[in-house]
Amino acid sequence: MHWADVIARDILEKDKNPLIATGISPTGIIHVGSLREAITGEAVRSAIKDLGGNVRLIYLIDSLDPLRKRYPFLPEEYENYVGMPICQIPCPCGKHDNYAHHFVQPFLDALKSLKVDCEIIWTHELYAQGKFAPMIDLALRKRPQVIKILKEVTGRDLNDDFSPYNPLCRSCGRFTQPLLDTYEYPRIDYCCKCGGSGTADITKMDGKLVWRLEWPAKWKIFGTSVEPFGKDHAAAGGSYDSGKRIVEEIFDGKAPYPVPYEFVQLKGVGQMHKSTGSPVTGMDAINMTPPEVLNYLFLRVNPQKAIDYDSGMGVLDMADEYDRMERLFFEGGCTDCEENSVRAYSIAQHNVVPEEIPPQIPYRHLVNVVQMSDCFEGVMEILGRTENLKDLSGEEVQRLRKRVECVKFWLDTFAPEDVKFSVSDGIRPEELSEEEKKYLALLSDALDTTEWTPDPISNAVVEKAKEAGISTKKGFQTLYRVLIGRTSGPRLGAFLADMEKAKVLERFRSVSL
RNA sequence: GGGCCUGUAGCUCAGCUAGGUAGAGCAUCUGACUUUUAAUCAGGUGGUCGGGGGUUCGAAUCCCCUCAGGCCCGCCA
Repeated sequence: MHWADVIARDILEKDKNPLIATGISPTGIIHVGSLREAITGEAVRSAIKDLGGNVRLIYLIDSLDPLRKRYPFLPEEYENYVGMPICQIPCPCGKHDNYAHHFVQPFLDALKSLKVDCEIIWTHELYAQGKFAPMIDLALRKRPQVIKILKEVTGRDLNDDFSPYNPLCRSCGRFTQPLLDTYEYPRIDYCCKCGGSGTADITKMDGKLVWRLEWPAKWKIFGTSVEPFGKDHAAAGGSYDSGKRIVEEIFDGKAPYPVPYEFVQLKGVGQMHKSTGSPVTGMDAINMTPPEVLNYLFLRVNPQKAIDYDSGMGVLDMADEYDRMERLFFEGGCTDCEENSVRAYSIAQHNVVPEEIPPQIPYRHLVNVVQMSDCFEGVMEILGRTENLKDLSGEEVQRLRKRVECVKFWLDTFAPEDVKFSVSDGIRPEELSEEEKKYLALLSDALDTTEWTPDPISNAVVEKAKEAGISTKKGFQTLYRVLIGRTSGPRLGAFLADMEKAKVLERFRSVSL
C-alpha cells in the first residue's frame, strides 16, 4: 500500500474530520526540499479525501519569525534588520509588501502550479487576532513546568529566567526579553537592550512565542491531526518531542500524527540550505519539472527516504517514468513492485484522474522537437507532422504547453551539452569532402521522391551511403554535421521526418554543390 | 556521549506493519526490420538483500551486535 494511504487509514481510525497542517518560514530563498513538505501534506490530504474523510489542509506562513542574520544574498543594509520580524522588514526588490511576501510569493506560485489544495494562513495575523493569547498566558503562568519539560526533553540546562514569550520592542522593532515579574494578563513589560522599554499586550501582535512553544500552540489552535515536518524536528529531543509534551501538559491539547520526511539533495552536490542559496532552487525545480511530474517525484518514495534531485538527465527519466505509470494506470498490468508507483501517479493528480489516458508525447522526443522551433505553435506544427493532435482538449494542450516550457528552461539551464543542438549550426560546403558532397547529392535526389516518414527516409540514408561508397557511420555523421553541426544527434529518420522536406532538401543541396 | 533515518542489480527504488523459491524502471547486451546514432517492439545478462550472530522447518522481512552515510539533542525555525 502507498504510504499516503497507510497514513490516511491510520488517521481516519481516530478522526473523521482531520486537519493537516504544514508551513514554511520564508526567511530566505526557498529550496526544493521546502516543496516536499507541501507535496507530502497534499498527498495525505488527497489520500484521506479518497477514503471519504472530510479533510482540510492549512499552510502556515511564519511571517512573524525574526530575520536571524544577514544572508549573503541580502544587501548590506539588511544587517540593520536582523532580529526584526520578516513581515516588518522592507522587500529587497521593492515589488512586494515586505520581506516575507518577497520570499514566499514564488513559493505560493509553486503551490498553485502543483495544485496543492490548501488554505494559506499568515502567522503574524494569528498573533494580531489574539489567537495565541491563551497559550502565551498558559506558557507564562506555567513557566516552571515549561522549563522542566524543555530541560528533560533536550537534556540541556535552561536558565530559570527563560521566557517562552518575546515581546517586540517598540523602539527598535526587534524581539527582546520580557520582565517576567510584571506579567498580568494580558500585559507584560519589557526593557530592551536598545534602551527602549514598554508594555506588550499578548492579545496583540506585540510579541511571539519561541519556536518550541509556538509549534504546539498552533496544534492547539487548529486541532492539528497530521503534520509533515523535516526530520530535524523529528529527532529525539527535537521540537516534536518537546512540542508533544508541551501541548499535552501545558496547553491541554494533542500532538498531531507525525509525518517526518527526509531532505532533498541536489545530485552529487550535497545538502541544500535555504539560507545560503543553492545551485538548484525550488523555483528551478518548478521551472524544469512539469508540475505533475514533480508531484510524482516526491510521492513515489517514502517520506523518510532521502531524494537526490537530479537536474540532469534524471529530469527526463522521471518524466518518462511518470508517463509509463500513466499507461499502467489506464491499461493495468503493473507488477507488484510498480503498484506503489502507479498509486503515486494517481495521488500526483490529487486523485482526480482523467476519464481516459491523455495522448502522450514522449518527453525525450519533446526535447528534440523543442530545439527545432522557437515557439509553442512551431512545436505543435512539428509534432502535428507525426502525431495526431487534432483531438487534444484544452487541458491537454495546456499540459503540453507547460511541458514545452519546462523542456526549454531545462535546455537553457541544467541540460547536459550532448542533448543540445541547433538546426542553424550547419556547416559550410568547404568543410565537406568530395565524397560527402556526392553522398548528399545522391541522397537529395532520392529523398525527393521518398515518402516523408521515418522508415523510408532511414532506408534512403543507408542505401545512398553505400552507393556513394562511404560507411553508414560516415553517412550519419555527415548528415548531422550538415543539419546541426555535430557528429551525432536525434534518431535520424524521425528527426528528418519532423522537419519540412523542402527545407531539408534545400539544406542538403546548398552544401552539396 | 545519547537518539532517529537510510543501506536490496551499474543507477533510482519497490518488497519489511501480518516471515514462505529475490522484483521493476533506467543503463548494458542481443535480436525485430537490407537502417550503429539519443521516439518503437521482443528477449537476455546482472544481487553473498551493508556485515555478523540469534529465533524459526524457513529471515531482505522479527531480535541482538556491528560497519557506512545523513541528521538531531540551540532562548533557530
